[in-house]
Amino acid sequence: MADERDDETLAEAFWGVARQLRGLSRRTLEPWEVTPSHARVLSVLARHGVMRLSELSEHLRIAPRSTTEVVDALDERGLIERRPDPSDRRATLVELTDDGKDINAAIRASRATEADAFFGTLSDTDYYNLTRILRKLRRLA
Amino acid sequence: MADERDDETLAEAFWGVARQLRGLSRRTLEPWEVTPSHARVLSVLARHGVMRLSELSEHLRIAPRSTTEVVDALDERGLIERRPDPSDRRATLVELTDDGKDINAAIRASRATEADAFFGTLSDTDYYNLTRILRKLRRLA
DNA sequence: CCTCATTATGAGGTTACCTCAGTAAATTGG
DNA sequence: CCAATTTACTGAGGTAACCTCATAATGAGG
Repeated sequence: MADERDDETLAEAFWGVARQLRGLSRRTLEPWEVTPSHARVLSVLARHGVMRLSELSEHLRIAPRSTTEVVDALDERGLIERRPDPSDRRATLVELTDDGKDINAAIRASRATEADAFFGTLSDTDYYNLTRILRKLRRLA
Repeated sequence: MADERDDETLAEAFWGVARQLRGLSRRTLEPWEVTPSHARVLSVLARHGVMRLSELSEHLRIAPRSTTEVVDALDERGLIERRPDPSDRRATLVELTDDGKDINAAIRASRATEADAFFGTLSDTDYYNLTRILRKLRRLA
């Protein structure tokens, strides 16, 4: 059962947690056959409503080309719909379908449970501090 | 500059930091043309010395087949060497070459700077707490 | 010695990104 | 008002870092 907990650096601990979280997330999403990145798109659209593909890229902080890809997948599954932006014929608007909304809601509920199960092992203080510290790190990119 | 800092969940903040850290790490490793996972192998081998491929898998917490792959790459680049385990002809021992050791040392030094630049923006207290909390999360898998 | 477990690897797949090039449409500047 | 530039998306092709399943060689236990 060899591992390197003891002389593990902060970065390594971080990646260890990332790995666990990734596995957990995939298992949670399994019933809906939705990948984490797909779920993320649904969630952004549910929160912010219809938007352009480029705008979605910014929210997701990924390259526009990569957004095209995930939107393709969700389109095929009927969870979102593309329609032309009437104010700019180059642009495409992306919108949740009713199915997309339903699945997002179901995932959202299940996610809360997942997060509780994982981060909920922390004390309130730790939970609060972790959130605060991570946000600080994000801001000081 | 749209983003979702405000209503971001803990998990989302975590992934945001993960993304930043990944980019940073890649840039840091660029001069040596080594990927993060390759660097990880070098570091494990430097710390624990020669070991079997299967043992290396356990350290890395990845499937044996995936270890074969990364060991292949490092072998091609002459940073590690495979040799038969004299005590078990099924097994292969993996060992750092001198080049591997040198590169690992250089990366190690540069990494310290990288980590400082990123996590060093935190106060000592935050740094300590983040480490502690992440380790706790890892333990309570 | 015969069966079962283990070691590494071939074959093939997935997720989640990326860049670069191209097309169509909008905007700007002369 | 037309040419040049910029912007919005997408096709083509690539990468890292994993995965599973099947298989050959070897080792270990009854």
